[in-house]
Amino acid sequence: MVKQVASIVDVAKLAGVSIASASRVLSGSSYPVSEETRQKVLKAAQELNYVPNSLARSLRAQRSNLIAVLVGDNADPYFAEIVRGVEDVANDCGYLTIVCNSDRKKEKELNYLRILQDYRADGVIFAGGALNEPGYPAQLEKAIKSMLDRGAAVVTLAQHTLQVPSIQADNFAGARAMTQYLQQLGHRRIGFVSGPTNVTVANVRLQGYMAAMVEAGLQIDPGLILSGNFDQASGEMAAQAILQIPPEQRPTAVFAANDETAFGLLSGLGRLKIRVPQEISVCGFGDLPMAQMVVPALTTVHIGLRELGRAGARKLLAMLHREEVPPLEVMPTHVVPRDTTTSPSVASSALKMVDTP
Amino acid sequence: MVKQVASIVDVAKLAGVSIASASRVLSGSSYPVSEETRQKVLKAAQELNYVPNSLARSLRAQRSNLIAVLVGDNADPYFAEIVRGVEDVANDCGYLTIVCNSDRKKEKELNYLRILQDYRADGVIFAGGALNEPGYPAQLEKAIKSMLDRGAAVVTLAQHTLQVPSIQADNFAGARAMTQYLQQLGHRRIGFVSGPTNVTVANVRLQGYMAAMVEAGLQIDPGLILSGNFDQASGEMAAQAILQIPPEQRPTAVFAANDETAFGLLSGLGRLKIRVPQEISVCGFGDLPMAQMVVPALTTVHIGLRELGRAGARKLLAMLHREEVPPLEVMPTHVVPRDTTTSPSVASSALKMVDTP
DNA sequence: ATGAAAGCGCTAACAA
DNA sequence: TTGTTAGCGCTTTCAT
Repeated sequence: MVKQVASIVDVAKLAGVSIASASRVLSGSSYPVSEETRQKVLKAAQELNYVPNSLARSLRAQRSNLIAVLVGDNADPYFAEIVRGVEDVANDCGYLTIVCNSDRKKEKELNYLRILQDYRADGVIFAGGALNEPGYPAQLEKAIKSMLDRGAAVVTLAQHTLQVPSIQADNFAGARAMTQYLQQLGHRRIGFVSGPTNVTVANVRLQGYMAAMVEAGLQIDPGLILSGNFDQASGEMAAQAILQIPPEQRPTAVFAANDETAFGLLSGLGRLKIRVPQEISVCGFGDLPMAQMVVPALTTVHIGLRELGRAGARKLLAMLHREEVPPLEVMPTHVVPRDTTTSPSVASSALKMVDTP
Repeated sequence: MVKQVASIVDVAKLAGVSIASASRVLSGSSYPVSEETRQKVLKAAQELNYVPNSLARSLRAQRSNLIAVLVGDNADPYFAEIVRGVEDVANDCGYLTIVCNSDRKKEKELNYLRILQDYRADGVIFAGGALNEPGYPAQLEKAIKSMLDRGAAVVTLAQHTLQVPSIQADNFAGARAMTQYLQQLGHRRIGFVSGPTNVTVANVRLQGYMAAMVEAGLQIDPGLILSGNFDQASGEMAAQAILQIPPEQRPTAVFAANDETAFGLLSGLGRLKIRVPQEISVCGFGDLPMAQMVVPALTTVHIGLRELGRAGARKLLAMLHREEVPPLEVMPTHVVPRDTTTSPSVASSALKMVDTP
């Protein structure tokens, strides 16, 4: 049996006051109300178990207090952390968080944007980068334009085709710093397992690696740049590929463009009986929670993913409050040395001596 | 500059028809409308870039097409998978998914429930079990009652104090099967690292383990039941504890109440230079995605978490459609043998022979 | 087949 | 300080 919920009219009636007075009390308006009236209203509301109808309030106020976070897949730990950060801030500020999985498919993303427009979502956070499908930038631009026209706010947490305020991890500096860390450990032949070529952050990380190599006066060996796909499988394949390289040309360290690839590298090398870090050092990028759980614990570049989500949400809310926000903010990243990296082994060092006498 | 969005009134005006006709076309009503009128409306809507206002529609329809999934922490891979499953089904059926992190705090959970009531959420899915705080059952019961009164649907995905339809993984059978699997491998001294005592599923898993031990005619050695907390740290501590046990009484296999604890066990044992599975077998419960990524890959009990989320959402939607649903459904679980388990080593076997001549 | 109008629950402008 | 009322955008009787 469905019982009707009490509305503000019922409360006003029971309290013996006007609807307006009831509203003024119940909505927390600053409009003056006599203490007596206030008490009567509160008592009636309590008695009727009154709950305000946010739908009606939103319709009236032209703002929904709903924000959305658009991710490739919320079960991917990278996005999971961001979503958590967003939700934290949203919850604190009285917003509800809608999670939207696009699977990096244009259709799903655009469909969600349409629905969010229908619901008058106050803001949208793009956690991932731009998609690489034909017609994407233009269609997205159009969808976003109508949201902005409506007064909604949009923020991205990665490089994007969208010209909206953004906050991003410093992928370039992070990759460069990690490469330098490996160099300081004594590595010269440093491999890199790239990410998908159509994902911008993957390319930026590759650039950081290359910059550090060039700066250290080391030649970039195309044979040491393996193509990956940001997933574990591509890490395993990279491990196989490394085994194919003649021992004297083999890298003494491999830097994966993200943690998942590094995990694949770890399991692939383990299967091939190549010990990490004794025979080869491995590192990743991202510092997912499980990076410290695997054995040996993964050396990686730390991104404060949860903090990125929080900062993104804060930025969005600031925009909703019509505050000025910088168009681009960069979050620092840093190397976290753990157990998968060490100085190159004696054998390798000996070889290295031969290489660079 | 904020531009106003076209409403149905604008569309009707431009099309030169009544609001009612416009609504009938735009809302996909089955009410008959002449083809000519239909085209005029469609054209006008197109021209004005009309998007329906779901808030208004929901207010009118008394249903929001919003569902919520209540989790401890969406960044916990266990919950992340469930949320993904829920979102999949919700999205397919035209619902939006709100993610609510409770951190297993009564206050946060109840607060969310209140807000969800405000928004007239059509349904709520409790992904985790009941919380263990004073007054929780009664307060929750009250909050849920008013949701149900309103016609909302509620489903739980774990054992709960709430008397609402539920769908759950078969934790007992899974734990029993895993224990039997270890026994078949030849293990006799099987340890168990428990979960938090106030979490029901943790206890159920322990029961499954104990049942299998008893059924196999093996005595339950309280010294082999280590207390854990469902987190990695407790797994590491359990590893320490195991080392304290005199070698001849030490378990040849350890079954952790969940995967995270098993990961902790793995890293703890690794640090103590105890090889897995050669010296000790380890297994977990849950089959998180990373269970197959760690080296060696974790033997564990598989729960279709994403499928659990999907099934939960389907059940919720069925209830919203006023269909009859079974009060309790059980999802099968099964053992996934991987690389952390093997037959007890010769040394241990020899000892075992001494134990049971 | 079409249109006028009531009303979902709320807030704010205006009147008293 | 309080009350009356218009209207947010939509759907759905109820007339026509």
